[in-house]
Amino acid sequence: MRISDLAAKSGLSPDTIRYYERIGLMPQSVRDGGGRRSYGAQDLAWASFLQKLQAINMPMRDRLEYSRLRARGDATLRARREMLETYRAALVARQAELAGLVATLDAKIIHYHEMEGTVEDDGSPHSHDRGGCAAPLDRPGGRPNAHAG
Amino acid sequence: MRISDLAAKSGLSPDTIRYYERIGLMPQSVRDGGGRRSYGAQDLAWASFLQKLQAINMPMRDRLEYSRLRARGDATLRARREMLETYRAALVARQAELAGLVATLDAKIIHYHEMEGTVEDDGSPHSHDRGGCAAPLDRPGGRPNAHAG
DNA sequence: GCTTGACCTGGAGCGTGCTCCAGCAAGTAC
DNA sequence: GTACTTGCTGGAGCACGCTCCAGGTCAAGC
Repeated sequence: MRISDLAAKSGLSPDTIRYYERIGLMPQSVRDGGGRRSYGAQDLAWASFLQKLQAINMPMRDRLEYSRLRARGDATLRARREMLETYRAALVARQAELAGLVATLDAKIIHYHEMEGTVEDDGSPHSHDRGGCAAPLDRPGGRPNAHAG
Repeated sequence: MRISDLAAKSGLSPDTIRYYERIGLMPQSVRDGGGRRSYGAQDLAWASFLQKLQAINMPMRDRLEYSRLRARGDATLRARREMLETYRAALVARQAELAGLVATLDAKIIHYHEMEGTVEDDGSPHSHDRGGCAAPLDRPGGRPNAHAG
């Protein structure tokens, strides 16, 4: 498998894969006759897993540490497990935080619905709701950061 | 309320508050006799809400847009509500993604437990599990990005 | 043989969102 | 009045994680 294939299958870009190799997140790549990187199933599995670590917002230094532990073999199984457990706990905490944020948004959305019913667009700017309730603002058609957080 | 008080109560730093004012996220501040910024309850509510928008990973450009809509008053209630609804949906999607990631971590953690039982630390490095299963690695005592994501 | 396209390397650049600093002024404590 | 704290402005700098580029190599198709 060449770098473009690995990129397509793992979801990382070729540049990112080379960057990961440079900093030691991906192992030194095997090369074919022409000096081009050649990847196997293990590389694909690892690249895909790295993407998951990225998806949980594990910072680079910890991904590197995990990678180094992995390279040391079975002696580090426990350390790796504990690391994942730590991140699992953080993930669960973030889930709870998100639930709270959804509730906050819901409250504000309901408040807006009520205001919209009261105001019925009289055309005049600067009427109510500026401050005390942390002022809402609206605009359709966004491309919110669905993947972050 | 002075900037340090607002900072303490909103969770933003004084530098961040001044930065927000500079870029237009916070309104131009009222000054006291000595030229220092003076804040009221509305400012605190808005600053706190801005922090929530940050917590849902709303990018700066959208926070700015929301802020501009807010400044225009009731005519933008609907636009603001729709914007929040868009982000609410993204948040719910992210919750689902997090649930999947937790499941992935759980599977790997269980796998590690099994491996640890099999290996029982024979002291030799480089035994099993390097590749096919996206190689796990472990280390205790982290400070994971609990707030991101 | 020649074109075309994928790939290589090393290094510079970038977008985001702050964060820090120098140099100075004003208010407060003693 | 003098030291100390807090705040001000404008601008530089930073951490993170890629992303892009120039200039060159390699291999396959025609």
